[in-house]
Amino acid sequence: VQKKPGLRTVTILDVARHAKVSTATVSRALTGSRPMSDELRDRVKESARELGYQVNLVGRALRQQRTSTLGLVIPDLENPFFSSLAQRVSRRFGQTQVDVLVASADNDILTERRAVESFLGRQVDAIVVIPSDELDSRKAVGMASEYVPTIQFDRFVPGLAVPFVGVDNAIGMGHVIDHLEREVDTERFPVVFLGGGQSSSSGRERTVTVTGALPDAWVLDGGFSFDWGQQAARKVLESGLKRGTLVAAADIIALGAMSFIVTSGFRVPDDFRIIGFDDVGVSHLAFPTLTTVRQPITDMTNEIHSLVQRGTTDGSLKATSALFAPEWVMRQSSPGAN
Amino acid sequence: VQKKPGLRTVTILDVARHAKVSTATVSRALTGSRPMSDELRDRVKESARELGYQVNLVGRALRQQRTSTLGLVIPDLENPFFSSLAQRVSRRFGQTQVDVLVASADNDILTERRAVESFLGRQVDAIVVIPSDELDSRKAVGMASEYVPTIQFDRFVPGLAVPFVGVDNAIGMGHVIDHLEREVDTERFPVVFLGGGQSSSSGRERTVTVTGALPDAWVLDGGFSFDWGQQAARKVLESGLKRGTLVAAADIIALGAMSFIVTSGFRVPDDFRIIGFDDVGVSHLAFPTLTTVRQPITDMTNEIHSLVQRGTTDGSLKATSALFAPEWVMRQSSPGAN
DNA sequence: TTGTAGGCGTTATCAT
DNA sequence: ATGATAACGCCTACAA
Repeated sequence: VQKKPGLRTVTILDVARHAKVSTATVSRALTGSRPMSDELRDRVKESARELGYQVNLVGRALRQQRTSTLGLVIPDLENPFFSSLAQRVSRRFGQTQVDVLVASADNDILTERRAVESFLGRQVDAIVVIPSDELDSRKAVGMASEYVPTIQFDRFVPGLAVPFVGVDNAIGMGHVIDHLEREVDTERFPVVFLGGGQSSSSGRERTVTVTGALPDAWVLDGGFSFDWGQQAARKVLESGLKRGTLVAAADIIALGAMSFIVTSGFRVPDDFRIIGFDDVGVSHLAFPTLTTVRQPITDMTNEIHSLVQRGTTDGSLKATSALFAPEWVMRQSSPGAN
Repeated sequence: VQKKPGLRTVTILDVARHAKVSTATVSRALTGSRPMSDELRDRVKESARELGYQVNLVGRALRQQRTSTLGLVIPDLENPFFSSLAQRVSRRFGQTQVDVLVASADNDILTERRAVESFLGRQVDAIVVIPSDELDSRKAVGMASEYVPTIQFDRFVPGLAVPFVGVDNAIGMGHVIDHLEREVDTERFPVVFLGGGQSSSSGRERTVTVTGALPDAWVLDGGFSFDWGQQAARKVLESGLKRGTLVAAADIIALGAMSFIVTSGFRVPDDFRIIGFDDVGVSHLAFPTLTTVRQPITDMTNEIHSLVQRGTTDGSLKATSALFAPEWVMRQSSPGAN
């Protein structure tokens, strides 16, 4: 790097000269790729330190044809659920010295495409993508998978032969429905489902499950946002309902609804029961704490990690779906045994 | 990229052969770095398309000695304020075809160091860092600035000759204090300041300004988190206060306080007035909407952009502080003229 | 306008 | 155990 004035880049050649050895030896000393005498290794390392040598990963990548880098494309960094997933993926891969580059599609298909192209150009070893849109992301995801092992996370583009890691929404909503049957008098507290829209696989699946099991529930469909939760709650109150059970397709929706409900003078869970979905990131942004369904993020990131591992070694990646069972999390916004 | 089985990397040499031209011509055709006949350019581009050529940015970077890449280090991706800043920085640089790589320090000094090292190794053209800790980040920030143009954003490590872009906290808190003097009867609604801790420059500056101007205010100091906001509000209520003005050092703190206050049966702003700081990202996670002080993010990211521009061309970067004046945003959580 | 060729920094192969 | 060297993909100075 010679961005700073008067600073010449220090390369292994400089280190080699300083330590009076060959560049090959320097490389081996610094990476530990071959055994060598301790004395020599120390001398080389000392020279490197003295000269302020920093490895140039660009040169290494060109030579090795791999970068130890994963590209992660998420729809929106401002959505705390996604940024939370980003954090967790980074952390998991960091454990094995794989750098995760995070790019936001900014909810824009073109930006998403550019992010994928940039990652491919950077020779990332694999790409993990949370598709921004069920249909329009097809091209971006397809392109990624054409060149490197690619995994869809949290949502998938249907009909694409690209592995998917996500949560089993039927089981998750099943937990909610069980809870309603067991603990809630749905005559007195009628169920309203606050959906996350039909433009993502997760949104659709959650809606389908709920409408299937509770044909009498009132369904309001919107998007995965706090604003939508507020609006939906407003509609509920404007309908004259004084009590009810609000089942949201995501915590962020539940939070919006809860804030509107509480601010309007109703109590949670006494008047309205509120149930979320995800328990990731935003869930601690709630008071009273939110009853929800927890996505097993650790398991999912582990699965992604092992899929990537396999994909980058074998070079093959079967187009399987890994669906993880979410867990019921009983908290304060809903009545229950404990 | 030859990560996929049976897929050989397509290079400009392949394209050159296919189009029956030289590699130089291919390079020129694809980058547009030199004028050439339209017919030939089209032929080359067509060949590239046909073969599925993808530029290898690693090769390009090694040759050009620059990457058109900015490294952004933030303390925590799960904090919506920071992820929001990340989003905005990415968006701004995306406008000029500069990729932004986002790395989370995960609130850990060692991880922060590694992120910086990784960025340096990747030969990023510049680094923007929001230091995780006022003291412990010194080494990481210092190292970054030793090799590439580096800018501190939002917080700074004192005594380091590295430019800083941030908000003028004195002016910001000044807005709040003006508001209190003008609109709030602080006898009836005593002021409680909910601080963000003393381990970051922004936290300290905000506390200092408030305690200076309002020596009688009750000061509770904690951290920049929702949880702390809740805890602080609990303390306030436990003190027996039935009315008050809660001035928070950040929106996220204000939100935590508000959720506790409202859930405890008090009304905002009737019983408690709540005022935040930042108006970034999280601010729409509130109902009633939060009166706050807006950081001029657009101006700040523009400034960062132009500093980086200058730094990467001149190679020099003066250690200046660019302090931007925040703006008063009157909303519902506080009483006011409109 | 187009082609030739060298080199960016690193590592793996082949000698020694 | 260590050294010499070619090659990764690209761009650009120089030549034609």
